[in-house]
Amino acid sequence: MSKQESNVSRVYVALRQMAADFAFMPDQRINESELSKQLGASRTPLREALNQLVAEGFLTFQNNRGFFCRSLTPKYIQDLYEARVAVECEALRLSCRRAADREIAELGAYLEQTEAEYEKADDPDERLRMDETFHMRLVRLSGNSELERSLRSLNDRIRYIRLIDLKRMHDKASTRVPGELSAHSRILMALAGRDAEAAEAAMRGHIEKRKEAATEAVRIAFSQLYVPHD
Amino acid sequence: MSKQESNVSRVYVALRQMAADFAFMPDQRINESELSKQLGASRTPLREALNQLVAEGFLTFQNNRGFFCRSLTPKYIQDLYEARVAVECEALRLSCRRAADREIAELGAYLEQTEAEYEKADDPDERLRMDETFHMRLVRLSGNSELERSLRSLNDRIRYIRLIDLKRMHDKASTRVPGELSAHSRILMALAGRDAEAAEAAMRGHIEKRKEAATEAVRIAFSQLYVPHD
DNA sequence: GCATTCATAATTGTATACAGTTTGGAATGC
DNA sequence: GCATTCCAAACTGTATACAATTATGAATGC
Repeated sequence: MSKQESNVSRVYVALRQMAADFAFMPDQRINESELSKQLGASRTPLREALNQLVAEGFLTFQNNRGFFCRSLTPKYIQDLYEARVAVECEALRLSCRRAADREIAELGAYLEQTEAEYEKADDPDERLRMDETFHMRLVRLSGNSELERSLRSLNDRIRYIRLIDLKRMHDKASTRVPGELSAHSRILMALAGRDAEAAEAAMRGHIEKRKEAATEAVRIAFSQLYVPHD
Repeated sequence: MSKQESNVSRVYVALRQMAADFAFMPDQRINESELSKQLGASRTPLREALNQLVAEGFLTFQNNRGFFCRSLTPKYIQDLYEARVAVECEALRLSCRRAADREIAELGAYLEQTEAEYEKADDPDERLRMDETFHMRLVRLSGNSELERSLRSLNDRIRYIRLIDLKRMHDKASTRVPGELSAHSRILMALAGRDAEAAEAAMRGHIEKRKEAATEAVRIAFSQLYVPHD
């Protein structure tokens, strides 16, 4: 019987979660000895995992000074959202050509199911999970692994900000007028009709709207970030 | 006086080059001890560098079996080219809104200068370097670091294939008719005219044309790849 | 008070040792 | 011949030690 999971992958998953949640504050230096004790592994596997996160853009590294949390600026958030537009719009174009009707119908069923839950769910985490799942599944319909890999990385780095954005939306309590189509529905309908132009336009509008809101939200986020986590 | 460069970064650069050039053959298992001797470093910094390359998609990793070169399939090449379309088209759209006239003019000057050299240059490596530089500079005009990062990674993973593609083009000796605008010129002119639609269309056509050629080339590449490097 | 110097502590960088796992092939049975 | 078992060699996974570098803070001079 072999050990299924190595320390490196276990530590990697934990660190990625921590980095996504800004358990390390922006620009904070990371103490390897302390962190390795905290995670129950020696510095060797810890550093291997940290190096992966540097390559993915979650952390930065300075010679002889070690690892740091990525910084968080409005410019950075904007860049991530714009990259999402690039990835998701192109994926959508490809999906219009490639996705099977059955696959589109399945995603439609998922959407219908979650939209009912969505209105009820008070938990922003739960809402975000549903939103991310929809977008990931949509990109997967393109059949392109690189686009899928990109979106996963972008989503993880942007999640914390989206969560803040969602919380603000929730507070504003601007629930959709019943009967009005959600942005997701509009995108999916255009896809079902194989209308790449319409689908891309809907997607672009959807993400850019959220970008504006999130860029605004990140200014507010700063005040939340520099308060200790509970 | 401190040592400027760590072993990790030196090894990382060397490995990335090797991986780009397929010095490791597709799916080949990487022997850490052997490689560490070859690179003059112990396994600790070697593995840190290898982990970065896994995160970037140059290598893969299997628990208790170690590191492997990424595999090379027509599907993979196609995915990379499609991701390039996503990144470069969106970057171009952004550049149409943001790039300064002066920046566009500078890139135009670079293009003019290199197009003269290009026809003379017999060396496909030299040609590829010029082509990549143009595309990287173009993306940089968007001012988006994430798109820039993505393109860099895509370029490095696709380079070997592009080289094979360029070599075939060279052999076919299909030099452009003088006076006919190069694809690059057409893209840049649309950008200068702030015509995002035209620029994107030109870029999309340009990359997709090369994708077709490269997908064809990769089939031929297999025969070259599985012959020892000289 | 403020900047500078220097010693010391803390931290990172890397080699190495060894435990755990996989691999390859010889020995065995059918 | 072919599959199976088992053992030894090779290889990976990780802790640890120590060297190299950076950070800290007290002592000093202005």
